[in-house]
Amino acid sequence: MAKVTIKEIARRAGVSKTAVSFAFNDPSRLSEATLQRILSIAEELGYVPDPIARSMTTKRTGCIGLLVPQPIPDVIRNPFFSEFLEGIGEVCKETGLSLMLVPPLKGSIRRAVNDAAVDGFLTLGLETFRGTMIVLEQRGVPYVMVDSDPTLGIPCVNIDDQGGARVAMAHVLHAGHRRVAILGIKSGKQGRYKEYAGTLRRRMEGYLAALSEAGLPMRSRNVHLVECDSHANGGREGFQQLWRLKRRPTAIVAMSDIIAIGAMEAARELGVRVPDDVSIVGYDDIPAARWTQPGLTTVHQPIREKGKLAADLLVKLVEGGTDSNHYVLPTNLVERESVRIWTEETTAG
Amino acid sequence: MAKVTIKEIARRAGVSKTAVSFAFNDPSRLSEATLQRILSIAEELGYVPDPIARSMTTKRTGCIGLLVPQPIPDVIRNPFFSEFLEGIGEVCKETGLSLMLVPPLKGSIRRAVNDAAVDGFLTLGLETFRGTMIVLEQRGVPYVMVDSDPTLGIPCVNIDDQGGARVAMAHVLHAGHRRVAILGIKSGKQGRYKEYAGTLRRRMEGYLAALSEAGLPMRSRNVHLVECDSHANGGREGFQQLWRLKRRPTAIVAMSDIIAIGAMEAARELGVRVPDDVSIVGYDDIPAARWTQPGLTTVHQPIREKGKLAADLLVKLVEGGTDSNHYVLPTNLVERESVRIWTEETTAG
DNA sequence: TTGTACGCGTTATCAC
DNA sequence: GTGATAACGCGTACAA
Repeated sequence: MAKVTIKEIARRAGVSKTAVSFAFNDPSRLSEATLQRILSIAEELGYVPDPIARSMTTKRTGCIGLLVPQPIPDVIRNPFFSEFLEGIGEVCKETGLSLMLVPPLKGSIRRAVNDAAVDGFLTLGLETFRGTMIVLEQRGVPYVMVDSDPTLGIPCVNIDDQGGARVAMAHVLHAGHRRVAILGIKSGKQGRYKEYAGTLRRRMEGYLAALSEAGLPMRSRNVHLVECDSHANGGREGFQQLWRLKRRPTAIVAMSDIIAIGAMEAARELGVRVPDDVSIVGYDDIPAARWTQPGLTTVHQPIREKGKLAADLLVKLVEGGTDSNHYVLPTNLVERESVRIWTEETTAG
Repeated sequence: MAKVTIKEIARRAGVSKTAVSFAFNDPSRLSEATLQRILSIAEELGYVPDPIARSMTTKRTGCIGLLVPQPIPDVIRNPFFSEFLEGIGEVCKETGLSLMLVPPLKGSIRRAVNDAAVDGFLTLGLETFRGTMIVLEQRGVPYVMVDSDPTLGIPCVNIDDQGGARVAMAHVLHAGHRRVAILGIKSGKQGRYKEYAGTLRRRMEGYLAALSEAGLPMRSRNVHLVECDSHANGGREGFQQLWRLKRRPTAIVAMSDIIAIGAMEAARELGVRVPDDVSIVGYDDIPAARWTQPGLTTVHQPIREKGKLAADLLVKLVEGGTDSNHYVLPTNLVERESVRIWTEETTAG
């Protein structure tokens, strides 16, 4: 069936397009007779206003965009992302907004941003955020950045990445571990952690601070850094790589729970017991951290709250408000059962 | 800064809007001099085409919608949904499409569908699919239904829900269990399972078929049905409710893994051992089913493939193709460690 | 109470 | 070959 437009209805009703529009958006401006005539014709023809044409004039799409740094399958494989979506979703529920997932368009964030018909953007963990900021500014819609390096004048929501990482590392060091491995998140920098930015940099700084306090230099044979993809299989591969080492770690500190969970999976497959043979600490405190056996000791961050706060902020901005504050949400260690005291005599190759 | 439009550039360059548009979309139709003049002015002003205005004429948004039956926070709490998104995401990655999550707009699916500026819809597990179909037809964009009752002429993607459910129930019955509980998914029907539709109905039919084969009528004191919300906490509550019963089940068959996982959590909290004290079977085979201890015996369904197939289908439809086939993907039982043989003598209060 | 004109980018059609 | 005109779709300020 050919698309039914406002024009067609106007023609049949013998009125102007305006009158038809009023029938739906401001009925009081029409006489009862005209109104009913228009409405019945529209009903009969099954008229549905074109959302795009409508957005043209209203300047509103009823949708906010979530700009992610990687293709959807890559980001969704980390349950962290689901929980973040849940927080945003609460705001959508309250406000009646939809949510668009906006991955780079054939590698180009610029094209993705320019093509997305949304009222504003949330950005999550963008590494190339400087270039992205220019693109977003040009695009002319408000945006809120989450898990990036805070930038003056731009509303940002972050967590205390460094503090959390420091506590996590300190926890295993206090437990006596002196051979530790860090399962990091793939950075594209091949382990050159001094070039890290954003969340990765801050977490790394936290680990290093705790290491330094314990007198363990990063450049020692007792400290390893392995970068993993942010999903369970990435963690599994990371663990396998670690277990091929001559000097295996007695404790593993992972930059995300899903990596830690993958590592635990690999450990089980290799007959390595957690925490008897190796201790593991995660980061994020996703729901699954409670389901594993042993329960995963990890750094809790308020993921849902982070998403909700960022979305609330964006909605305020979209509605014309202003807010360029930086928010830093707290983190804290959650002790479960994946870490065990390590004493010298138990240390064996 | 005021929005830079094509008109402003045309004015400054002393050409028509058409020329400016050609500069970006069909440069060969302009003389080199005109082209460069337009391009440099556009560059200088930081021009970005308005995606909405562009969609007006192209009739394309570069975005597909996923219509979900509940608010985003409710659906995302089931990891099943993430994996489904992963499958859709693969198609987005290949085709350069974005994905819009479209929940009911203040309870109205009609408004949500009419307001969403997308090239087509995927629907997931819609209960009120008859009314929704009319809305979608009127909306005039192609759509593919997933996990609904198959409807003639509409492309549908489903799994063998009934077969999977039957095998799951048969599995615990073969293991000797005679007091079983079903942890169902909240239906809005207060347990009147004969009124179920779609996925729920098919799974229920599968359970009933196996029960019937074993000579266990549903209307017996030995078979219980409890409806749960589709998240871990729903499963936890379901288990707690079951454990308040006088005649506790020796086996629990859950309609989704996340409910089963929540039940396992509740069991652990109550000191009930799985599978020694109670056996549990799930449905879906989400990644977390491998992480629990004991590993969850469950019905595997190809979630990602389902999402990918549905999205591939939709893309074909959006591009003008036709396909109103019905696809039914296979399911199979995955045995892990959450089910144990039950003999009469072990049966105690 | 109802009609006119405008905003926005693309493209079929037409003019030279 | 080069480039202008008009139409698409809706909502709304403004005019009548």
